[in-house]
Amino acid sequence: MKKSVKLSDSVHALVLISTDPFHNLTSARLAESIKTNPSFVRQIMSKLKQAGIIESVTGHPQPKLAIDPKSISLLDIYRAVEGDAPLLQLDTNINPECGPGVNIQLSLKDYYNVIQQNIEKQMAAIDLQSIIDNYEKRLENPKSDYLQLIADK
Amino acid sequence: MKKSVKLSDSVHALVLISTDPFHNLTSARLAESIKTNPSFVRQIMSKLKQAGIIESVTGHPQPKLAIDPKSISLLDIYRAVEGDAPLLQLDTNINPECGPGVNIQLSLKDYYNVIQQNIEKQMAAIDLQSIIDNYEKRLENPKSDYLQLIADK
DNA sequence: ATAAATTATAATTGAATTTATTAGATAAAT
DNA sequence: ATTTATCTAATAAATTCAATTATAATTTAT
Repeated sequence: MKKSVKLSDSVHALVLISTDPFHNLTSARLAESIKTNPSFVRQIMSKLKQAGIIESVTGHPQPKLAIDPKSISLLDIYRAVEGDAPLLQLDTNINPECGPGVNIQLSLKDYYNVIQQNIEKQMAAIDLQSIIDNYEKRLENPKSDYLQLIADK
Repeated sequence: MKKSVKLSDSVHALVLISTDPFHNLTSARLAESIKTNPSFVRQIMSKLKQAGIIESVTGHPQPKLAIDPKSISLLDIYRAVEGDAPLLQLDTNINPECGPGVNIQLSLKDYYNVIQQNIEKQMAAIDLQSIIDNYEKRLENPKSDYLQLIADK
Protein backbone atom coordinates (compact mmCIF):
# COMPACT_ATOMS: atom_id res chain seq x y z
CA MET A 1 0.00 0.00 0.00
CA LYS A 2 1.04 3.53 -0.47
CA LYS A 3 1.83 4.67 3.04
CA SER A 4 1.45 8.26 4.02
CA VAL A 5 4.65 10.18 4.66
CA LYS A 6 2.89 13.31 5.85
CA LEU A 7 4.27 12.93 9.37
CA SER A 8 7.83 12.60 8.07
CA ASP A 9 7.36 15.50 5.68
CA SER A 10 5.89 17.63 8.44
CA VAL A 11 8.86 17.02 10.69
CA HIS A 12 11.08 17.77 7.72
CA ALA A 13 9.41 21.15 7.22
CA LEU A 14 9.31 21.94 10.93
CA VAL A 15 13.01 21.29 11.45
CA LEU A 16 13.88 23.50 8.47
CA ILE A 17 11.53 26.20 9.72
CA SER A 18 12.99 25.95 13.18
CA THR A 19 16.66 25.94 12.25
CA ASP A 20 16.25 27.94 9.04
CA PRO A 21 19.48 27.04 7.25
CA PHE A 22 18.17 28.90 4.21
CA HIS A 23 16.72 32.35 4.15
CA ASN A 24 13.30 33.24 2.83
CA LEU A 25 11.76 29.86 3.46
CA THR A 26 9.20 29.72 0.68
CA SER A 27 7.03 26.69 0.18
CA ALA A 28 8.94 26.23 -3.08
CA ARG A 29 12.20 26.03 -1.14
CA LEU A 30 10.75 23.54 1.32
CA ALA A 31 9.29 21.53 -1.54
CA GLU A 32 12.70 21.36 -3.16
CA SER A 33 14.20 19.77 -0.07
CA ILE A 34 11.31 17.34 0.43
CA LYS A 35 11.18 16.69 -3.31
CA THR A 36 7.53 17.42 -3.61
CA ASN A 37 5.54 20.39 -4.85
CA PRO A 38 4.87 23.72 -3.13
CA SER A 39 1.16 23.11 -2.93
CA PHE A 40 1.55 19.91 -0.98
CA VAL A 41 3.88 21.69 1.41
CA ARG A 42 1.24 24.34 1.94
CA GLN A 43 -1.42 21.72 2.55
CA ILE A 44 0.67 20.26 5.33
CA MET A 45 1.58 23.68 6.68
CA SER A 46 -2.05 24.68 6.67
CA LYS A 47 -2.82 21.83 9.02
CA LEU A 48 0.15 22.59 11.24
CA LYS A 49 -1.08 26.15 11.40
CA GLN A 50 -4.61 25.08 12.30
CA ALA A 51 -3.13 22.97 15.07
CA GLY A 52 -1.32 26.00 16.44
CA ILE A 53 2.12 24.57 15.74
CA ILE A 54 3.32 27.17 13.25
CA GLU A 55 2.48 30.71 12.28
CA SER A 56 2.55 32.03 8.77
CA VAL A 57 1.21 35.00 6.90
CA THR A 58 -0.31 34.97 3.45
CA GLY A 59 2.19 36.15 0.87
CA HIS A 60 4.95 36.35 3.45
CA PRO A 61 7.53 33.55 3.10
CA GLN A 62 8.67 33.45 6.72
CA PRO A 63 6.92 30.65 8.54
CA LYS A 64 7.76 30.39 12.24
CA LEU A 65 7.08 27.95 15.00
CA ALA A 66 4.14 29.21 17.04
CA ILE A 67 5.43 27.59 20.23
CA ASP A 68 8.60 26.25 21.80
CA PRO A 69 9.87 23.12 19.99
CA LYS A 70 10.19 21.49 23.41
CA SER A 71 6.43 21.60 23.72
CA ILE A 72 5.69 20.18 20.26
CA SER A 73 5.50 16.40 20.40
CA LEU A 74 5.59 13.92 17.55
CA LEU A 75 2.04 13.03 18.55
CA ASP A 76 0.94 16.65 18.18
CA ILE A 77 2.35 16.69 14.67
CA TYR A 78 0.80 13.33 13.83
CA ARG A 79 -2.61 14.43 15.06
CA ALA A 80 -2.32 17.67 13.13
CA VAL A 81 -1.65 16.08 9.77
CA GLU A 82 -3.09 12.57 10.07
CA GLY A 83 -5.95 13.09 12.48
CA ASP A 84 -6.75 10.31 14.90
CA ALA A 85 -6.38 7.37 12.54
CA PRO A 86 -4.85 4.42 14.39
CA LEU A 87 -1.82 2.63 12.95
CA LEU A 88 -3.50 -0.77 13.01
CA GLN A 89 -6.81 -1.08 11.20
CA LEU A 90 -9.64 -3.32 12.29
CA ASP A 91 -11.78 -4.74 9.53
CA THR A 92 -15.17 -3.21 10.26
CA ASN A 93 -16.54 -4.24 6.91
CA ILE A 94 -17.38 -7.78 7.95
CA ASN A 95 -20.64 -9.70 8.00
CA PRO A 96 -22.79 -8.14 10.78
CA GLU A 97 -24.93 -11.29 10.82
CA CYS A 98 -21.98 -13.41 11.84
CA GLY A 99 -21.84 -13.27 15.62
CA PRO A 100 -18.51 -15.05 15.92
CA GLY A 101 -16.94 -12.76 13.33
CA VAL A 102 -18.14 -9.58 15.00
CA ASN A 103 -16.81 -10.73 18.34
CA ILE A 104 -13.44 -11.63 16.88
CA GLN A 105 -12.96 -8.08 15.62
CA LEU A 106 -14.19 -6.72 18.95
CA SER A 107 -11.72 -8.92 20.77
CA LEU A 108 -8.93 -7.77 18.49
CA LYS A 109 -9.99 -4.17 19.04
CA ASP A 110 -9.07 -4.47 22.70
CA TYR A 111 -5.51 -5.41 21.77
CA TYR A 112 -5.18 -2.80 19.03
CA ASN A 113 -6.31 -0.17 21.52
CA VAL A 114 -3.60 -1.08 23.98
CA ILE A 115 -0.96 -1.00 21.23
CA GLN A 116 -2.25 2.32 19.94
CA GLN A 117 -2.18 3.85 23.41
CA ASN A 118 1.39 2.76 23.84
CA ILE A 119 2.43 4.18 20.51
CA GLU A 120 0.78 7.47 21.37
CA LYS A 121 2.46 7.56 24.76
CA GLN A 122 5.80 7.14 23.04
CA MET A 123 5.05 9.71 20.39
CA ALA A 124 3.94 12.14 23.05
CA ALA A 125 7.29 11.72 24.79
CA ILE A 126 9.31 12.72 21.71
CA ASP A 127 9.52 16.45 21.21
CA LEU A 128 10.66 18.44 18.20
CA GLN A 129 13.61 19.92 20.06
CA SER A 130 15.01 16.47 20.68
CA ILE A 131 14.66 15.60 16.99
CA ILE A 132 16.44 18.85 16.13
CA ASP A 133 19.24 18.14 18.61
CA ASN A 134 19.74 14.72 17.14
CA TYR A 135 19.66 16.20 13.63
CA GLU A 136 22.32 18.76 14.48
CA LYS A 137 24.52 16.11 15.98
CA ARG A 138 24.16 14.15 12.75
CA LEU A 139 25.00 17.21 10.67
CA GLU A 140 28.42 17.25 12.30
CA ASN A 141 28.88 13.57 11.57
CA PRO A 142 30.26 13.02 8.06
CA LYS A 143 29.02 9.42 8.03
CA SER A 144 25.43 10.57 7.77
CA ASP A 145 24.42 10.36 4.17
CA TYR A 146 21.69 9.52 1.74
CA LEU A 147 22.80 5.94 1.27
CA GLN A 148 22.24 5.41 4.94
CA LEU A 149 18.72 6.74 4.58
CA ILE A 150 17.66 4.47 1.78
CA ALA A 151 19.60 1.48 3.14
CA ASP A 152 16.56 -0.59 4.15
CA LYS A 153 14.00 0.53 1.58
CA MET B 1 -3.60 4.43 -0.20
CA LYS B 2 -6.06 1.89 0.76
CA LYS B 3 -5.42 0.76 4.30
CA SER B 4 -4.62 -2.89 4.69
CA VAL B 5 -6.79 -5.05 6.94
CA LYS B 6 -4.91 -8.25 6.20
CA LEU B 7 -3.75 -8.59 9.80
CA SER B 8 -7.30 -8.23 11.10
CA ASP B 9 -8.65 -10.62 8.49
CA SER B 10 -5.91 -13.11 9.27
CA VAL B 11 -6.77 -13.11 12.96
CA HIS B 12 -10.40 -13.42 11.96
CA ALA B 13 -9.67 -16.54 9.95
CA LEU B 14 -7.31 -17.99 12.55
CA VAL B 15 -9.82 -17.67 15.39
CA LEU B 16 -12.51 -19.34 13.29
CA ILE B 17 -10.10 -22.08 12.27
CA SER B 18 -9.05 -22.56 15.84
CA THR B 19 -12.49 -22.59 17.45
CA ASP B 20 -14.33 -23.95 14.43
CA PRO B 21 -17.88 -22.88 15.28
CA PHE B 22 -18.95 -24.06 11.83
CA HIS B 23 -18.11 -27.37 10.27
CA ASN B 24 -16.38 -27.80 6.94
CA LEU B 25 -14.50 -24.53 7.04
CA THR B 26 -14.25 -23.77 3.36
CA SER B 27 -12.66 -20.57 2.14
CA ALA B 28 -16.14 -19.63 0.97
CA ARG B 29 -17.44 -19.98 4.51
CA LEU B 30 -14.60 -17.89 5.91
CA ALA B 31 -15.12 -15.31 3.18
CA GLU B 32 -18.78 -15.04 4.14
CA SER B 33 -17.87 -14.12 7.69
CA ILE B 34 -15.13 -11.67 6.70
CA LYS B 35 -17.33 -10.34 3.89
CA THR B 36 -14.75 -10.84 1.22
CA ASN B 37 -14.23 -13.42 -1.48
CA PRO B 38 -12.88 -16.95 -1.20
CA SER B 39 -9.82 -16.19 -3.29
CA PHE B 40 -8.67 -13.41 -1.02
CA VAL B 41 -9.09 -15.70 1.97
CA ARG B 42 -6.91 -18.23 0.21
CA GLN B 43 -4.30 -15.61 -0.55
CA ILE B 44 -4.05 -14.81 3.14
CA MET B 45 -4.12 -18.47 4.13
CA SER B 46 -1.40 -19.24 1.66
CA LYS B 47 0.89 -16.83 3.47
CA LEU B 48 -0.09 -18.17 6.87
CA LYS B 49 0.71 -21.61 5.60
CA GLN B 50 4.09 -20.54 4.23
CA ALA B 51 4.84 -19.05 7.64
CA GLY B 52 4.08 -22.39 9.27
CA ILE B 53 1.07 -21.06 11.16
CA ILE B 54 -1.61 -23.21 9.56
CA GLU B 55 -1.84 -26.45 7.67
CA SER B 56 -4.20 -27.13 4.81
CA VAL B 57 -4.54 -29.57 2.01
CA THR B 58 -5.52 -28.78 -1.55
CA GLY B 59 -9.18 -29.56 -2.14
CA HIS B 60 -9.71 -30.46 1.49
CA PRO B 61 -11.72 -27.85 3.41
CA GLN B 62 -10.31 -28.52 6.87
CA PRO B 63 -7.61 -26.00 7.67
CA LYS B 64 -5.92 -26.47 11.05
CA LEU B 65 -3.45 -24.53 13.13
CA ALA B 66 0.00 -25.98 12.58
CA ILE B 67 1.12 -25.03 16.09
CA ASP B 68 -0.25 -24.20 19.52
CA PRO B 69 -2.16 -20.88 19.52
CA LYS B 70 -0.14 -19.92 22.60
CA SER B 71 2.96 -19.87 20.43
CA ILE B 72 1.46 -17.79 17.62
CA SER B 73 1.98 -14.10 18.29
CA LEU B 74 0.31 -11.14 16.64
CA LEU B 75 3.75 -10.23 15.33
CA ASP B 76 4.11 -13.66 13.71
CA ILE B 77 0.80 -13.12 11.93
CA TYR B 78 1.73 -9.58 10.93
CA ARG B 79 5.05 -10.69 9.52
CA ALA B 80 3.39 -13.53 7.64
CA VAL B 81 0.88 -11.38 5.82
CA GLU B 82 2.42 -7.91 5.80
CA GLY B 83 6.13 -8.65 5.78
CA ASP B 84 8.48 -6.39 7.66
CA ALA B 85 7.02 -3.02 6.68
CA PRO B 86 7.20 -0.63 9.63
CA LEU B 87 4.08 1.22 10.73
CA LEU B 88 5.66 4.65 10.48
CA GLN B 89 7.16 5.52 7.12
CA LEU B 90 10.14 7.75 6.58
CA ASP B 91 10.12 9.78 3.41
CA THR B 92 13.13 8.40 1.57
CA ASN B 93 12.15 10.08 -1.66
CA ILE B 94 13.61 13.45 -0.75
CA ASN B 95 16.30 15.56 -2.40
CA PRO B 96 19.62 13.71 -1.93
CA GLU B 97 21.46 16.94 -2.68
CA CYS B 98 19.95 18.63 0.33
CA GLY B 99 22.20 17.82 3.28
CA PRO B 100 19.92 19.24 5.92
CA GLY B 101 16.94 17.35 4.52
CA VAL B 102 18.75 14.02 4.43
CA ASN B 103 19.88 14.44 8.00
CA ILE B 104 16.41 15.34 9.18
CA GLN B 105 15.06 12.05 7.88
CA LEU B 106 18.03 10.22 9.36
CA SER B 107 17.37 11.87 12.71
CA LEU B 108 13.71 10.92 12.53
CA LYS B 109 14.68 7.40 11.61
CA ASP B 110 16.29 6.95 15.03
CA TYR B 111 12.99 7.77 16.71
CA TYR B 112 10.86 5.68 14.37
CA ASN B 113 13.15 2.72 15.03
CA VAL B 114 12.62 2.94 18.75
CA ILE B 115 8.87 3.19 18.31
CA GLN B 116 8.83 0.29 15.87
CA GLN B 117 10.85 -1.90 18.21
CA ASN B 118 8.41 -1.19 21.00
CA ILE B 119 5.42 -1.97 18.83
CA GLU B 120 6.99 -5.25 17.80
CA LYS B 121 7.77 -6.13 21.39
CA GLN B 122 4.12 -5.60 22.25
CA MET B 123 2.85 -7.53 19.25
CA ALA B 124 5.20 -10.37 20.10
CA ALA B 125 3.70 -10.49 23.59
CA ILE B 126 0.13 -10.96 22.35
CA ASP B 127 -0.64 -14.54 21.42
CA LEU B 128 -3.55 -15.99 19.49
CA GLN B 129 -4.77 -17.96 22.51
CA SER B 130 -5.21 -14.78 24.46
CA ILE B 131 -7.21 -13.21 21.63
CA ILE B 132 -9.35 -16.35 21.51
CA ASP B 133 -9.92 -16.27 25.27
CA ASN B 134 -10.99 -12.67 25.11
CA TYR B 135 -13.22 -13.48 22.14
CA GLU B 136 -14.95 -16.29 23.99
CA LYS B 137 -15.51 -14.08 27.00
CA ARG B 138 -17.12 -11.55 24.67
CA LEU B 139 -19.30 -14.21 23.09
CA GLU B 140 -20.94 -14.75 26.45
CA ASN B 141 -21.48 -11.03 26.85
CA PRO B 142 -24.71 -9.91 25.11
CA LYS B 143 -23.46 -6.30 24.97
CA SER B 144 -20.95 -7.18 22.30
CA ASP B 145 -22.43 -6.26 18.99
CA TYR B 146 -21.79 -4.84 15.56
CA LEU B 147 -22.68 -1.29 16.56
CA GLN B 148 -19.90 -1.42 19.09
CA LEU B 149 -17.49 -2.46 16.37
CA ILE B 150 -18.27 0.33 13.97
CA ALA B 151 -18.69 2.92 16.75
CA ASP B 152 -15.51 4.89 16.02
CA LYS B 153 -15.09 4.16 12.34
C1' DA C 1 -0.76 52.45 -7.35
C1' DT C 2 0.81 48.65 -9.80
C1' DA C 3 3.24 44.41 -10.62
C1' DA C 4 5.44 40.39 -9.05
C1' DA C 5 5.88 36.91 -5.80
C1' DT C 6 3.87 34.20 -2.35
C1' DT C 7 0.53 32.03 0.70
C1' DA C 8 -4.18 29.87 1.16
C1' DT C 9 -7.47 26.72 -0.43
C1' DA C 10 -10.17 23.82 -3.35
C1' DA C 11 -10.78 20.77 -7.08
C1' DT C 12 -9.04 17.57 -10.30
C1' DT C 13 -5.83 14.23 -11.93
C1' DG C 14 -2.28 10.61 -11.48
C1' DA C 15 -0.07 6.88 -9.28
C1' DA C 16 0.50 3.23 -6.07
C1' DT C 17 -1.48 -0.34 -3.25
C1' DT C 18 -5.12 -3.13 -1.61
C1' DT C 19 -8.94 -5.96 -2.40
C1' DA C 20 -12.08 -8.21 -5.81
C1' DT C 21 -12.71 -11.12 -9.54
C1' DT C 22 -11.73 -14.54 -12.88
C1' DA C 23 -9.60 -18.54 -14.52
C1' DG C 24 -6.82 -22.73 -14.80
C1' DA C 25 -4.45 -26.41 -12.45
C1' DT C 26 -4.22 -29.85 -8.74
C1' DA C 27 -6.01 -32.84 -5.18
C1' DA C 28 -9.48 -35.12 -2.30
C1' DA C 29 -14.02 -37.48 -1.70
C1' DT C 30 -17.79 -39.94 -3.11
C1' DA D 1 -15.33 -40.05 -13.36
C1' DT D 2 -17.50 -36.34 -11.32
C1' DT D 3 -17.82 -33.00 -7.99
C1' DT D 4 -15.93 -29.92 -4.84
C1' DA D 5 -12.43 -27.34 -3.04
C1' DT D 6 -7.69 -25.50 -2.60
C1' DC D 7 -3.81 -23.20 -4.84
C1' DT D 8 -1.88 -19.83 -7.73
C1' DA D 9 -1.55 -16.34 -11.06
C1' DA D 10 -3.29 -12.73 -13.66
C1' DT D 11 -6.34 -9.00 -14.30
C1' DA D 12 -9.79 -5.57 -12.81
C1' DA D 13 -11.87 -2.48 -9.51
C1' DA D 14 -11.60 0.50 -5.61
C1' DT D 15 -9.29 3.41 -2.46
C1' DT D 16 -6.14 6.71 -0.81
C1' DC D 17 -1.98 9.50 -1.06
C1' DA D 18 0.43 12.82 -3.54
C1' DA D 19 0.81 15.83 -7.76
C1' DT D 20 -1.09 19.17 -10.35
C1' DT D 21 -3.90 22.93 -11.66
C1' DA D 22 -6.49 26.88 -10.76
C1' DT D 23 -8.23 30.87 -8.23
C1' DA D 24 -8.16 34.28 -4.69
C1' DA D 25 -5.93 37.04 -1.28
C1' DT D 26 -1.83 39.28 0.69
C1' DT D 27 2.80 41.06 1.04
C1' DT D 28 6.79 43.30 -0.98
C1' DA D 29 9.07 45.98 -4.33
C1' DT D 30 9.08 49.17 -7.83
